[in-house]
Amino acid sequence: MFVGRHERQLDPKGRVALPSTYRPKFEPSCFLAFGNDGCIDVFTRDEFEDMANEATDKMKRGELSRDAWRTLAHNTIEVPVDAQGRINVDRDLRDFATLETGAKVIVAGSYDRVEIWNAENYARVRARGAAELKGA
Amino acid sequence: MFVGRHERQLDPKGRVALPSTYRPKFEPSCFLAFGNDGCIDVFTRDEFEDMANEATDKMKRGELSRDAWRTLAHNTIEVPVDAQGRINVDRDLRDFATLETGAKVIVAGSYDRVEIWNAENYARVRARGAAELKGA
DNA sequence: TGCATAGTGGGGACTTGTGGGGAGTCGAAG
DNA sequence: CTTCGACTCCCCACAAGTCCCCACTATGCA
Repeated sequence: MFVGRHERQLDPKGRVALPSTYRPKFEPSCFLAFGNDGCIDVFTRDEFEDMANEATDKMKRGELSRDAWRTLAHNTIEVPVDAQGRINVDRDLRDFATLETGAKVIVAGSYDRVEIWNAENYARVRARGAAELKGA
Repeated sequence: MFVGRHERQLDPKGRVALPSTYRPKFEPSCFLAFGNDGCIDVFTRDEFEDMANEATDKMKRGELSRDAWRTLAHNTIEVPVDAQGRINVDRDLRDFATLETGAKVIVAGSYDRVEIWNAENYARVRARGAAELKGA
């Protein structure tokens, strides 16, 4: 279970350091995917395999098209965690989430996954979430 | 488990470089077959043997005709992976997937197999898949 | 104050993707 | 049976990019 919000730098080479508390669950490698609302999702191998099996079952039952089933896999990449606990964020994913090398990013735990956000986009999302919780 | 999408060139001699992360599973040789929706499927030896055994069982139980069972084997070829991690795509397979030598192709991981696509066809498949996933 | 851990920054060797040369192989034509 | 040509396969070459590793700093903890 992942919780918490962490501010990080996307270094000149496009790497982000995972918060040390999350690392043990991701080593030796994790799965990066196009997430919801313009963030990048980071999954553990186990989590991703569960999702993959579920998707395959749905596809076989005809509840999911082959195209969608494929796209799910194709939008995901497996990346190794380096000795310093960093992962490399691919150019495609950086473009998707509008992350610039050298810029501030937010790494946050959302229960079953970790999300990586562009800091400005995150601020908006956070403000909306906070407003809704306050009103409730 | 294969995931990710990679852009590649089909070189003048009809070869494609497998993404380096996939290579270890395919060496020293892999199985190419006519895939779904106009792509070429690439299987590891193990995966293909599982499929073959399953097909044979179905045939023996009468759930699959001998013709279909045969065709599965006849539409598949075993090709070696060269020292640079490339495989040769046969003329028949190129025609099936409308791949031209020198053109851009997409090599993508779909869980148990790797798919090779003509770039234009792939763009359509991807768009449909993305639309479906977004709507869900 | 000393030590361990966390986050950040690069240097440089190595890998990766691509192109092409040339020997070997096969089939068809002479 | 020989010759020719097309094609295949194995090897070498090379530039761009990756990633492994070392180093430095800040922060917390005993």
